Amino acid sequence: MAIRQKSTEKRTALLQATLNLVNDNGFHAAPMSKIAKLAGVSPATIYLYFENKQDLINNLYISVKATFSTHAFKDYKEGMTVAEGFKNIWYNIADYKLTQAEEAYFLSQCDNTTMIDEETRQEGLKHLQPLLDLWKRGQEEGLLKNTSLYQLYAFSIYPLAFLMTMQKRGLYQWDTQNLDIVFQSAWDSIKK
Amino acid sequence: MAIRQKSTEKRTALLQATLNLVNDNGFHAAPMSKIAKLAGVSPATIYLYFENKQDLINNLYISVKATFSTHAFKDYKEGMTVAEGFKNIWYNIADYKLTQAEEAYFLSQCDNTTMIDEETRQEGLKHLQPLLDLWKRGQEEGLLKNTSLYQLYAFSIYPLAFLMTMQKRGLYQWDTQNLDIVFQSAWDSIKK
Amino acid sequence: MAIRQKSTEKRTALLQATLNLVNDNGFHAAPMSKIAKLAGVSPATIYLYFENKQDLINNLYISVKATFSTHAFKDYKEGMTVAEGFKNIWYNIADYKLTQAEEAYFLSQCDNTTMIDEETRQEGLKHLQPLLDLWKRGQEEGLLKNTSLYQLYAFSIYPLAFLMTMQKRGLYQWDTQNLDIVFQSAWDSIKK
Amino acid sequence: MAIRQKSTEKRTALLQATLNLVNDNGFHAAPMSKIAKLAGVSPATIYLYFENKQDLINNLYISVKATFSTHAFKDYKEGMTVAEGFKNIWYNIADYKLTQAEEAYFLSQCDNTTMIDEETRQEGLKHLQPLLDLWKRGQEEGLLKNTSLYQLYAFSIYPLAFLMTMQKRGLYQWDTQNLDIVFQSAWDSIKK
DNA sequence: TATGAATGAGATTTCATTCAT
DNA sequence: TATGAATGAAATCTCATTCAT
Repeated sequence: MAIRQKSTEKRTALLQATLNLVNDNGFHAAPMSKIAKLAGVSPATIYLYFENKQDLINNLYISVKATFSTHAFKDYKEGMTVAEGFKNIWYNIADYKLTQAEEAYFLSQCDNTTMIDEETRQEGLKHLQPLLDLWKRGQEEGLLKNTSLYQLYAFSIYPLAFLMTMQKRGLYQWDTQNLDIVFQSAWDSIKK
Repeated sequence: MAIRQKSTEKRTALLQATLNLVNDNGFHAAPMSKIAKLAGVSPATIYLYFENKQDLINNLYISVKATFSTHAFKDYKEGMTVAEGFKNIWYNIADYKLTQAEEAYFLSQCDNTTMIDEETRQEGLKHLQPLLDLWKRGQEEGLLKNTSLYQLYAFSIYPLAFLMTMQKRGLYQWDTQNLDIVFQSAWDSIKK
Repeated sequence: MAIRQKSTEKRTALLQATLNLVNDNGFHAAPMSKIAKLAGVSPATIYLYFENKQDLINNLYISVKATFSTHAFKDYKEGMTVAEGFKNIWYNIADYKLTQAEEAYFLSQCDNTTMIDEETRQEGLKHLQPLLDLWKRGQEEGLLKNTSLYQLYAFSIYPLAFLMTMQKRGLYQWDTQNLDIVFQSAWDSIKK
Repeated sequence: MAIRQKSTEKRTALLQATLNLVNDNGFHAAPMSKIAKLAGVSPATIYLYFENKQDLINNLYISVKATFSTHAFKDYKEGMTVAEGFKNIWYNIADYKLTQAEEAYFLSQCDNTTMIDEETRQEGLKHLQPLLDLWKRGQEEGLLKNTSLYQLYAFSIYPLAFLMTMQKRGLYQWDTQNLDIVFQSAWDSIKK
């Protein structure tokens, strides 16, 4: 049963409802009935748009990941230098985590649990390719540490998820003021 | 009037079973019946050792967090210099994530989701105090970046969770060989 | 867009099944699974019509109490004299306990145990108001004993529950023949 | 497994605990574990004194019924006139319901539900024999209504259960003051 | 397409009773 | 006798999914 073209609104409402419920109480506290109610449709309607619950979650992940990477690379150009490019992308990502905290928190949950299919997760990773290419160039130019790209990611991008989570829990106040010093850490950790 | 006593073995078996099942498929795929079966007891027996499922999970978190921090600070001494102390603790933590991957993965899930009570999470945080004290000293000595301790954590410790997860998923090969270059990133990110 | 509607029939069947099972062996021997089976629905369906078991029992009480009082006052008119009115109501109640023995027995259980919520019980009491008003009038006219209305109820109405129970247990044969002498007791007990 | 002679204390404590719990929340909210805890013994110990839960309840009923009838006939003598004898017994019963409200409430629950075995209930009825004999005499003397003894009971004794229950629920204040007018109702209802 | 009703399967939890000491 | 641990069976209730319209 393929996804319908009609009524993108309902589809979007369902994805949004799922995101909110999963964020609030976790995957196991987001029953289909609640999702339907929050989206203002019947439980049966969900199955017109998604095959089953797993498919719904997977699609939500894909969808959020897509807007995330759009945001991340929204004004990045391949012509930029490695330093310029990284700064550009990093600030975009930071901005996303700041302004789209709910989406960011959802992604963080997905990336640290078994909530979504491995296959779907792989697909989500593809979006990062421009950053990986940039890093590879940086390594070739001798600018960046000559190590696994996963390591570069772990130390320069992944920490933002932690800060976002702490902020969501009210333990850390992150704003545009201290963004620069955060960036400094990121850059220091990967530069040679 | 000798009587059978509640066995630590059973309690441990239950915690271990829970960890394994939650790691495999998440909280919602770890039903009490499976936990009981894996631990070799009756479902009803679980309730002799834990109030309910949430209490079981909370206790598991507390328990794993405790062994984690014991490991982290196992040979740390307050007399160490900041650099020495950090290196000592960091390598211990890294070693834990390498050798106790299952426990580490479970903690990562807990820290990035709403699986456990906020109260319980707070309790788990206390264990880190020695590291925070060390960092404070490092900042006073002008050695470390003068920023939130959460930021220092985000960039020097939290990344290890990512590497561990990638390794568990077979995407990243981490061993004692590249530990030093990983440490370099951690140190670079926090040092002034 | 025609849709199946929650059927009154199913709701009624569930209430009836509950009544039968509770009457047979008491509240604790009327599991939801049996109720469902007897009503010809799935256990899960019960929860479409009632919040939980307590709610089901409460609703059953309310429902039975309502038909009871409808029966009790079905041809009572406020214009009747006190003696006429009481006789009218009393015979109606007696008739109900005779012909609707199962419902009557259920009410008797509810009124003598903690099976239903206090709040629900209070609601059930309201139905009696016309009788209480009549009695008040009777007291003002100097016809009835000048005492608590609870006492009047205890001696003129409540005894019918006992007779009904004894009859249900096969210990007492109550029929239209001896109804008059029973009424005599009721009247004697409250008249001045 | 016959009832032991030793440790009447524990047996009594168990009966008392059962009575309290059943009175508070009904039969279905008096699990063996709670009964044991309230009585200060192990659950397993209950089975040294009673065959099973039903046996425990039955024994409690028998036991309470026995003290009840002892109280009811404590100073009744067969030589009394019917009027004297009835007054004597009635006031004793009323006194019991007033002063031993918990026991009385428990009996009321048993008599109006299927909580106890029919056989056990029959046994409990035997205790009333002296009153029944008295009534028979009263009928022969032409003093009392010539009807079923169940009817006499229903109108002269059973109402006391209602008043006791209403009092327990705080709806009716019954004390030694209005006892006489209550007795008047009882007597009026059965006398010819 | 869209729905609210309906459900089978299964989740958590409880409980009367037995076990092992 | 007495116990606390242990449990099989069953209770209440939930939920992803399908049915019938």
